[in-house]
Amino acid sequence: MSAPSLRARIRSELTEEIKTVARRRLAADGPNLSLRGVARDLGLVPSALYRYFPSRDDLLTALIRDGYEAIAQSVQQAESRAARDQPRERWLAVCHGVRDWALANPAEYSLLYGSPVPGYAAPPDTVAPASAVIVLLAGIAAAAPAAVPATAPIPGPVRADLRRLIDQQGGGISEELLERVFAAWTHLFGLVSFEVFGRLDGTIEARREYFDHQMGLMADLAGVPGPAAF
Amino acid sequence: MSAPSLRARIRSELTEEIKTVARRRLAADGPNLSLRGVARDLGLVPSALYRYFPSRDDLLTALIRDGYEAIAQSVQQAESRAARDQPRERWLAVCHGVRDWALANPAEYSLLYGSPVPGYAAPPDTVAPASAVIVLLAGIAAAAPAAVPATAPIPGPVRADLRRLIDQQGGGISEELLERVFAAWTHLFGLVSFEVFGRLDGTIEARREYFDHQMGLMADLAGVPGPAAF
DNA sequence: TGTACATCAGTGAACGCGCGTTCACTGATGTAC
DNA sequence: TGTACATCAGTGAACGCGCGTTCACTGATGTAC
Repeated sequence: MSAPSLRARIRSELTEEIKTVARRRLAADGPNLSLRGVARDLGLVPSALYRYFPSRDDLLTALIRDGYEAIAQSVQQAESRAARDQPRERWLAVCHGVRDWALANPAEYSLLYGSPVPGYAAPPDTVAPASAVIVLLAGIAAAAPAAVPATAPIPGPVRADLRRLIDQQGGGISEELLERVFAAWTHLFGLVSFEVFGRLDGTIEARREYFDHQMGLMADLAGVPGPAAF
Repeated sequence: MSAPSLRARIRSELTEEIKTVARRRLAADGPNLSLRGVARDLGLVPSALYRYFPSRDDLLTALIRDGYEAIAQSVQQAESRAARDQPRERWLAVCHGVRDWALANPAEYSLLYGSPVPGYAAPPDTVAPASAVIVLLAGIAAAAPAAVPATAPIPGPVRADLRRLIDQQGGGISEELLERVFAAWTHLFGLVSFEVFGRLDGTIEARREYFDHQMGLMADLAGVPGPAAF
């Protein structure tokens, strides 16, 4: 029950600082994080870091965990600023929340959503938080009254997968709607990745407007009511 | 006019073999290609490779160039097997062509469409062939008679970007339609990347059916006529 | 309150590794007369 | 057809670098009596 000791406080502060510096290094040098580089930036001897992280991979894991938390927080904050009774506004807030965070933290975004890092295998529990955005989008879509525009029926095996996911989450959303939410989710991260990885260079330059419009299209597809409709 | 000398033939054969081995290494070790590793696999001394490629980056560039060519060829081949008068079949053939190639060559796919490789900057002319798929999809959509389902008007700056691209290609396609083609393109590569990078693990397991269905949805969106429609 | 001991942070040197690239060389293949 | 020279492929050694991780150590902070 006593206050944390001086040592404990310094320790947790330095742990944070190590991660901060590591993020900077990631931004400068790409995904191949160098422990020695981090130590250099901190004015420490490389072996000192082993007091804080048992290995390079553990540091990477911590960064990934933090990253998922940061993006989820950024998105939730953006969504909470939108008017409660405006589902389309909330939807677009979520999408822009992802994009804004990615553009502000491209290196971390790459770490989370880019191609896997060579020698590194992410522990399974770092993958779960990735679903935060889907859950948010699904919630918005499910709360909205509009009907999903109909298309071809969902193939049986896909329907089964969707059913399973719905049951896991305990949500009362239809397979049809969840499929659209998945489509929006793919589109959202696909487009953000294209932009962050430079795949859009030389084509669409009005990035923000384009993104906004595309996410609006996805909102239509998921039956989220708003200014535009089929 | 003389036949290529023995030396020249061996040279070009070994050049190909170096690339083949490099591709294998890429698949085994990830995107950080090691020249020494390639040399080892070939039973050569590392410096010998410098007779064939002036540096590691040049070898990488050659692989990227080959990759774009290979994927374009795979896609064109798939498309050419579809019935000429069945636009939706052709559309889906293109999409599956991309996916099939990516699943068969995940390491190369990562090299082309994953996050950028740390110390390596792709020469600008390796980026152009990336548009082959877009051009194919646009051609199919433009040839199809059906109208694009209407949504919100395209924002001005985006329209200008699209106009510029249309003029560059000399095609007679509308901005509205090209925008849908871009949406399909994003969706296509977004979904393939998700699958290749393992982002779908634990969610959708009926991968092929799901992909097919999603690409059908995109076909609807781009007004490509077929069994399903809004 | 003061002392004795345990805990812990950071040091400095070292291990063993792999890397891209250079350079002078040998020996074989190709070319010109 | 044969000889002399130029071209080129591959060798082997070396340079200089950065890396993750280990280990015995010093000195400061914390804890128990």
